[in-house]
Amino acid sequence: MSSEPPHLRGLDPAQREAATWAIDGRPPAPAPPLLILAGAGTGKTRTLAHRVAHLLVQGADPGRMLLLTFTRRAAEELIRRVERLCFEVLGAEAGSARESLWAGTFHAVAARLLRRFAERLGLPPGFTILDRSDAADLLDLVREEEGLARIDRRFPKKDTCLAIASLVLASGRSLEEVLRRQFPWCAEWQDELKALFRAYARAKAAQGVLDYDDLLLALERALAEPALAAEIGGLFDHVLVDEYQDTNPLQGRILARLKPDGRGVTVVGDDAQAIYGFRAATVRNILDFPKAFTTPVEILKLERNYRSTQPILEAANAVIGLAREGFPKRLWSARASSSKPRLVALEDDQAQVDHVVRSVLEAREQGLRLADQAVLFRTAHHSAALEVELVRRGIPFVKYGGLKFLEAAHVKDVLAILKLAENPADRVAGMRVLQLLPGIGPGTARRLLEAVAEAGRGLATLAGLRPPTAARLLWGELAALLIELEGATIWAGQIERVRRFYDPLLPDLHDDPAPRLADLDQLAAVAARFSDRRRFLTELALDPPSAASDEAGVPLRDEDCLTLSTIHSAKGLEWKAVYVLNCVDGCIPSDMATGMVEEVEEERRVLYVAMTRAKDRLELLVPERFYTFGQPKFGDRHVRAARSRFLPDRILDRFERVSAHRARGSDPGAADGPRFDLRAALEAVWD
DNA sequence: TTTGTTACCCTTTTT
DNA sequence: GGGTAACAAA
Repeated sequence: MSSEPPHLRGLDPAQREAATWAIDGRPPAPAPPLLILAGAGTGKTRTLAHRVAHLLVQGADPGRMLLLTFTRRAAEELIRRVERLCFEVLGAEAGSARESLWAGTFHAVAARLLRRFAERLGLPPGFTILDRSDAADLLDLVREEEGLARIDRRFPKKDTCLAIASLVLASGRSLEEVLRRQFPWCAEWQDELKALFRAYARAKAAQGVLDYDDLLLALERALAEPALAAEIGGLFDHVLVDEYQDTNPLQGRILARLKPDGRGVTVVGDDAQAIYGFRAATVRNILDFPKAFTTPVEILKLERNYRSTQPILEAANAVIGLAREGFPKRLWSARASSSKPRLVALEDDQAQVDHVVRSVLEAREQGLRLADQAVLFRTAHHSAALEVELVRRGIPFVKYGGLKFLEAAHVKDVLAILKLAENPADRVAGMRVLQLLPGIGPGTARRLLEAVAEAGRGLATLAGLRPPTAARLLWGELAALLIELEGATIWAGQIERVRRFYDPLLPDLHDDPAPRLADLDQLAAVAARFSDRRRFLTELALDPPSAASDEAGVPLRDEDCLTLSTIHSAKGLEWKAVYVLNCVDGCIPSDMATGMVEEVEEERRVLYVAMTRAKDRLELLVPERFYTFGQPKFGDRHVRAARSRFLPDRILDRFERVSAHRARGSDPGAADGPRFDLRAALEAVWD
């Protein structure tokens, strides 16, 4: 071939091999199963995008192609790239890959398939989806109804119960085994838990609701039926899965049942970046991939890193090189650089904040936009102090991970009203909505909802019910709203309609209504992007927007702003400069995850993922003292921290070591001498 | 039965 | 600091 077609231009030989392997014919027949082992920064997404584009250019039908990605965001990115590549080759006729491609997370695709086959699967087509806290609330309701609430000894909390149920389903292990291995302190409740989970499943079926696990489980069960499996699997010629190392056994089984012979299946992954074990993801899915299908599997590797400089890679390789299990890949980069990543020792966490802010601003002076920089951390609250400082200094930022905007009470209230209108049987939504009114608590709410369920006439029943006196005033209004929404066919304006009822209630429900109203504005803006209510509710449950609107205000889309992200949410992304907070034992690894060897190993990979996000500059921050809010009522609130165990002395030659102890910068002279902890003293006033 | 108060426990990562 | 559970009061 004299010249490369445009959609393959710029790929190196290994990437090109992966992008085009066994794609023959017009339209191309499904290729035998392909496993692409691709290290961090080796152009994994890019290669996948080129493979998809190549399939399309060769005439594959986009409507029969399934792309499974880890997040909605990743799906968007992939589609964007595919479209651009196709456009270069096909021009205007490239057309509408976006509309016809099946792309999204396992959960989102499962929801879509389940809706399509709902009737034949015995699911109500209008089923609503419970997000995690909805699911926990329902679990609590059920627990009370089952009489498991009043037990003399302490029963596991609802979130714990949900986590246990989830792990059992996702991992395929028995309840007994999950309890023994992960929740030994709950083992005594095994029988009660089993009863609770059964009742929970019954309740979900009765109400026409599915939680996250149900989406996967229902699809997997449907695929166990050979006729349905053939029909559903037959919808797709090509199935491509990104981040395969972070799928769980249930997801693995879905893939295997969708395409038992493996033809047309391509998966991409990196065992060194597996960081979702806590969600029952297992690298076994990658390791066992070659055995999963009836057709022999091809394995290709990508080992050349295009992202980071060689010194950054050497440091990251050193960290992952100390892992228990060997990861045979060794990344290399052609991007030489004289500067090693920096390991910065700091006095305490406040000094860390000061240092990061200063470094970010300095880097900006040198021409790095804020958008080219990111601060990464193990848990969402690690960035709290930094956020305060950024707000104070007027530095714009977006934060990914941690508390979702959807978990804010007022947002959940508005959504619950819409959910109830969509599915009057949804108890969680119903309980929430009715308790908005004064004088209605759990008891009354339940009674009213039971009356609605018994009458079987939908929400119209509400109008005839008699609420307690205190609720009388608003009752008619609420009933009218719900009845109107239940019958509404036009989506536009529904949020505004809800807000006419809800906004006036806000000041009574919360003492800080202003920022909450702003959140609702934002919710309305999101809602406007959807064509109907069902879509809106489904998508929102599966892909919650990650707004931190109560902080600095949502940055304008084009504004140059700094990224703050949990390491988990930073997966697959990259920045020119990356700062990793709290590289100390107790944070990385999290002290919640130091029990079992596998957990610690996963934490090591978390640090590896963080480090390999950096292209040009990388700083690992090691504050030596921590200011903790805390348990010991009196006594020292400063906790000493040790450098992360993943950064032992013998690999420190990979770093430039910096000691950024205060002294200079702050008032010289005042830094020495006896210390008095004014901050703790001021806080102690309220003790 | 609701609402307010207090004591106590736990504190992660996400679809 | 934040959520939850148990208890007290309206």
